[in-house]
Amino acid sequence: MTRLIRQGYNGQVTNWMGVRSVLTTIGNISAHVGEKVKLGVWLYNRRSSGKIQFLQLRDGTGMIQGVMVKSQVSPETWEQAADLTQESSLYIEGTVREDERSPSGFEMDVTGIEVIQTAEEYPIALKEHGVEFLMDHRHLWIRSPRQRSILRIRAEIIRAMQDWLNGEGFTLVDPPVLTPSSCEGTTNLFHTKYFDEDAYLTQSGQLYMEAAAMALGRVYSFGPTFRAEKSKTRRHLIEFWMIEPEMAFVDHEENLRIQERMVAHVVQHILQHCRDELKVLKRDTSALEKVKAPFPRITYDEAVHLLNREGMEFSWGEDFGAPHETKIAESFDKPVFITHYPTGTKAFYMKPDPERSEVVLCDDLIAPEGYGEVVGGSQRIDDPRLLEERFQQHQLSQEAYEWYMDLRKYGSVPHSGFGLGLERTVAWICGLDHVRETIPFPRMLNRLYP
RNA sequence: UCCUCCGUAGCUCAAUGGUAGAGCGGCCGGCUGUUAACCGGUAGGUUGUAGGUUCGAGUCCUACCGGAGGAGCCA
Repeated sequence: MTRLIRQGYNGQVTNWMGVRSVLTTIGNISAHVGEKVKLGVWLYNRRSSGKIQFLQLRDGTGMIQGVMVKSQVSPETWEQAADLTQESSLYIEGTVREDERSPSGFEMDVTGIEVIQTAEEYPIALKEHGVEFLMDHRHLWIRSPRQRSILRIRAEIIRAMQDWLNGEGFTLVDPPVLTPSSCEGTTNLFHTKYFDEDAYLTQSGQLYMEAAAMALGRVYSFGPTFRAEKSKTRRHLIEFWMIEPEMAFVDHEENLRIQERMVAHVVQHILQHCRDELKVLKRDTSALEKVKAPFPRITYDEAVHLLNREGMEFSWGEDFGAPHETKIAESFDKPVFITHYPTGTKAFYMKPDPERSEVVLCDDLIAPEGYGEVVGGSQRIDDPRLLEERFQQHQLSQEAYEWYMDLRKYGSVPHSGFGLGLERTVAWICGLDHVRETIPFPRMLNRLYP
């Protein structure tokens, strides 16, 4: 029944072709066995054997096969169906029937159709295509069963994260997209004009979320971020979405517990609620079943030893590259936290470990199966004097960050937060080999269309 | 920014330096249980662009344009 409520409208009675029928969706079809129903659909594929036609129909909620027998419909209806091209839009009426021969378990005996539009020759054939061609036709590609499944899982991941955070007492706060300067000072920003001033598209809402945490306690943001990096890999997008929680009175240790509980919740939620979609994607779910809190933790020091033991050259003080992350992840069957990175490899706002000032109280969460870093978090500096020192070391403008410094002047408290990259999380849970399929219209190096 | 690879029909790909082809899709016809259905017929090309080598270039060379994968950077 949850599925019934979730997927589309149902029960609208229409008077059509002289017969009362129920306008419903394919997602709800199991509730209408033996009944006459009407569906608004697109033709995915058609097969014919002279006196019988099989219409593969989709409506966004699922796929069903309509069976039309020549002797049981009017010659006009038969001809109309025979002339349908791929992706033509139509209303279709028929009786729902259970059938063992159908992959979904249901079929429709078609009694009538009403063509809305006969589609022009559809560019995407039911066969393999190259990446460039598919990306040029992304607006049509998302109609395919595989892309539909990914986008549904993406939406469900977002919902699971927001539900979990809301249930834990977090408040949604929206940081600005247009900002006066860099949030972290490292990556290349998207420059734009703000009337007579310079402005940049946000690369992280974190600093604003720290302000929000001082106002509302536990907060999170969810929105797009922008990096003008010339990165061309399967893990990078120019525009991507992040969830960024920030919590007052939370230290490094509790920060990790919140991260692992949230990630585990999301994975288990998808396993429960997106079985059909994961099946379409042929995702091996056994690896996902294991994703339950707590997650293993290793320090940066231990990770360096692990890499050296595995025969990789790596010295203390460097940052991990993709091959290093993969090697570390291979040693665990769950996501693994790497904590306590050298201060020099991380952002200016991270709090040093009180017992070892050369490392900071931070964590990267590395997903299994080579999907790399999906979460990065840290406890933030709360001492105004240390923060001022960091500004000088990183040559950041005191003036631009005056408001951020104020947070340490007026009731500074220990606080922590993290950012989860949505697209990498979707790629991992769906088992995809590239993040370009995880977002409806990816913005990449050399791609701003469609 | 750097490294490696690839650009041939609408799509996916073939073609020793010697007459540019197949499958799918389109169109026409056949088939009463098809699962990217199948069978027969048919149309479809300035081989990414510009130069060069050669009797002759899709094929070899140079530059440019476009794409893919990776590095760095990052989530």
